[in-house]
Amino acid sequence: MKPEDETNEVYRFFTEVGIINQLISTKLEAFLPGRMTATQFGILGHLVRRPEGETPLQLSNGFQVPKTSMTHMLASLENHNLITLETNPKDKRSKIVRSTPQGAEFLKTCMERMSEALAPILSELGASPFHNSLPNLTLIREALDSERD
Amino acid sequence: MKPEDETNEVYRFFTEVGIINQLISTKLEAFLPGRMTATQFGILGHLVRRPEGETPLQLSNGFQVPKTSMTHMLASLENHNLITLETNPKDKRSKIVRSTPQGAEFLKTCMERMSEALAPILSELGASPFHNSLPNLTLIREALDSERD
DNA sequence: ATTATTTAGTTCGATATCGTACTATTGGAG
DNA sequence: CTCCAATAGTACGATATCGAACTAAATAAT
Repeated sequence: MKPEDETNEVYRFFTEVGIINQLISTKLEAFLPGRMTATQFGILGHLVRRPEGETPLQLSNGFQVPKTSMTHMLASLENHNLITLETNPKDKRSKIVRSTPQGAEFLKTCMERMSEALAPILSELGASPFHNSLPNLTLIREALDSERD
Repeated sequence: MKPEDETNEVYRFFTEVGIINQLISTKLEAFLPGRMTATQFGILGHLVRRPEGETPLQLSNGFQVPKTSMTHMLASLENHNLITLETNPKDKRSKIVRSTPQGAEFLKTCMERMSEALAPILSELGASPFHNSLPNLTLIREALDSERD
């Protein structure tokens, strides 16, 4: 394949990723209360799967959002009683973020609704487009991730 | 595969898509002037490939952003002289958005810089992860797209 | 031990996003 | 033709995002 065709495919790849992200975020955010964001929901899911908690900085690295945005998102999640913020005993500059039981409950409910909403698509396409592309996506995500210094 | 594993894979698929989108948007936005957004850049690319122009509503459907956000983005692109907005002769409620020569030039420059920035990744991974996942992504995007009424 | 540097998180200000309500125009029903 | 419902885009207000500058704590250098 010619190099410019490759570039073109890479471009189209990122375009599709962008639109899928947009579509799925919009769909998800329709279920979420107030102006809670898909990213905020992602953070909650991340925390529920990690009972030991994480620091805000780890989260902002993992989700690739600026620290300052993370502060805002965490404050919002805390207001909804979905997470707690404690000062980190090992480093008093830092904090530990954990999900609350309400957070886990809330996540579960939303995921169930989301599954229902996605059921028609899953039954139309089957699992294979997701299953087959996932390893490639992971590969690309890891490469992009390790690129940034 | 068990149904809950499938659901899990779908969830991970969307998570990866979200993070890749975040990573690539951040990378791109570093090249863009001021607070110009990856979406705005995507709109410009869309218009450059369509010299006949599109209406704001077509654009807001295509990119799945609210009309009101589109108004704002187009105003911003127009301020940078990258697009023009004319009233649609066939419907005076409506408008036609077109890219300007500067818009096309600007797009080209940014794409070139972006290609350079992505070159290390492309040479590390090769084209195949992009090439192989693209048809699946397109399939999923089309399904999600036709889902919404 | 004292000072300098680095690091975690926040505050603040500028801009972006988007829901609600609005205006102008169109197209159809009577 | 007149009226009414539907449609394209915008104004406005509330909230989200994020860069720059800041504070406090930890770590390194002397």
